Amino acid sequence: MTVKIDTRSKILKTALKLFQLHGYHATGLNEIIKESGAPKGSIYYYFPNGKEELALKALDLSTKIIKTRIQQELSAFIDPVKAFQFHITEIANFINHPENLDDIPMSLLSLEAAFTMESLRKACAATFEARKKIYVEKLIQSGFKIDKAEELGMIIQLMIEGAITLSLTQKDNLPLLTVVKQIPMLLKS
Amino acid sequence: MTVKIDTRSKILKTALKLFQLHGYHATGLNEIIKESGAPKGSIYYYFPNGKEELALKALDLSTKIIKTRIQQELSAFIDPVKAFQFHITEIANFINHPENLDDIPMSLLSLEAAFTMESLRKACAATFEARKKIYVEKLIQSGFKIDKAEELGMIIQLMIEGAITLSLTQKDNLPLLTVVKQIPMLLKS
DNA sequence: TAATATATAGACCAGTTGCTATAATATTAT
DNA sequence: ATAATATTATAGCAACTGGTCTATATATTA
Repeated sequence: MTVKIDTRSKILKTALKLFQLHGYHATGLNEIIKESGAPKGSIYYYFPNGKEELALKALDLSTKIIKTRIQQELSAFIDPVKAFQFHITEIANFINHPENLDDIPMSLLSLEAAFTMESLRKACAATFEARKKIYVEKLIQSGFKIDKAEELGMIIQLMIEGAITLSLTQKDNLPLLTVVKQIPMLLKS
Repeated sequence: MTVKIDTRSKILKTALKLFQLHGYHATGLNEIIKESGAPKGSIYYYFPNGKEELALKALDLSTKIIKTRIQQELSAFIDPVKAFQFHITEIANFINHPENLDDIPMSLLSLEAAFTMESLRKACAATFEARKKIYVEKLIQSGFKIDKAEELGMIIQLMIEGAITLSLTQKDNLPLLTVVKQIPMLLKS
C-alpha cells in the first residue's frame, strides 16, 4: 500500500526534475524509469493518459512544494526588501547545483507548452499566477496599494524568471545577484 | 547558383523559427523540410553535422538579424527611456502574432541547451551577450557610467526575456507592457 | 479456492536522425 | 558539339528510440 504510492511519487518527482531541467521533449519515459528506478509499466498504470498527464500532475506537485518554500523564505524578514533579496539569493545559491533547485525553474516547460500543448500551457500559466499571488500578498502586507503591489509582483516574478534563464545559460549567477541589487530601488517607490 | 543558397537559407530560416517557437527537441527535421519546402536530402548536404549544426548556424543568422533590428529600434529615439519603451512595445505588439516575432525569443532554445548541449549553450550565451552589449552601448551613449550601464543593461535584458516567457505562456502581453511602464523608474537613477 | 483488483514487463508501431546510393547539373577534354 | 568527368544536390532507406498499449503476473478479498 505504502509502496504503491512510493512508486507513483518517485515517478512524479523524477519527472518533475527532468522536465524542468532538461525539458519535456528532451526527457524520455525510459529516462524517467531509469533514474527513478520505477518499473516501466507503472507509468501508464498511474498516469493512464501518458506523458502529458504526467507533466500535468508533476506541475501540481511543484505548485504545492513551491508555495510553501516561497512563503517561508518571504516570511523570514518583515521588511519586503530584505525578504525578496533573501528569496532571490537563495535561488542564486543553487544555480551551480541545479538538481537541488527544487521546482523553481518554470520557463523551459512553459515555453515548450506555449504553442503546442494547450492544457499544459494553461497549467503553467496557473502556476505562474499562483507564485505571483504570493509575491503580491507580501507586498500588500508591507503596505503597498493593491495596484502597485500587482505591478511590482509581476515585475519581480519576471525578473526572477529572466535571471534564472540567463544564469543557467551562462552558468553564472550574476544575473540573479544583479536582480537582488535592484530590489531596493524597485520597492522604494 | 542563387538557387542553391536559396535552399540553404530557406532551411535556416524555417529551422530558426521553429526552434525558437516550438523548441529544439519538439521540431523534427521532417517538419523543417515540410514547412520550408526544401528537399529532404539537402539538410545533411548543407549541414553535414546534423541537427545541432543546423541550430548553431540558425543562431548565427539570428544574431545578425536581431542586431540590426534592436539597433534600429533603439536609435528611433535619443532619449533612452523612450527608446527602450519603443523597443519593448514593438515586441509586445507581436506577442499575438509570434510567427512574426523575428528571432526575438531566445529563452526556450537556451534553456534546452543549458544542461545537455554544451556548444549550443555557449552559442546562446554569446547571443545574449551580444544583445546586452547593444543595450549597454545605448545607455553609455545616454550618459550612464559604464558600471551602471552594464547593470541596467542586464536588468533590461532579463526583464525582457522574463516578460516574453510570461506573455507567451499567458497569451497576453501585459507582462511586457508592465516592463514598459517600469522603464522610466529604472533609468531615473 | 475462486474472483477481483493492483501492478508490471515487454511488444509494437510511429516517427526520429543520420546516411548512402543515385540523379541532376556543371565543367573540362577531345 | 559531344563525351567524359567531377561536382552538386536529392530521394528514400536503415537503425534506432519514443510513447503507447496489451497480455501477464502478483496481491487481495470473498
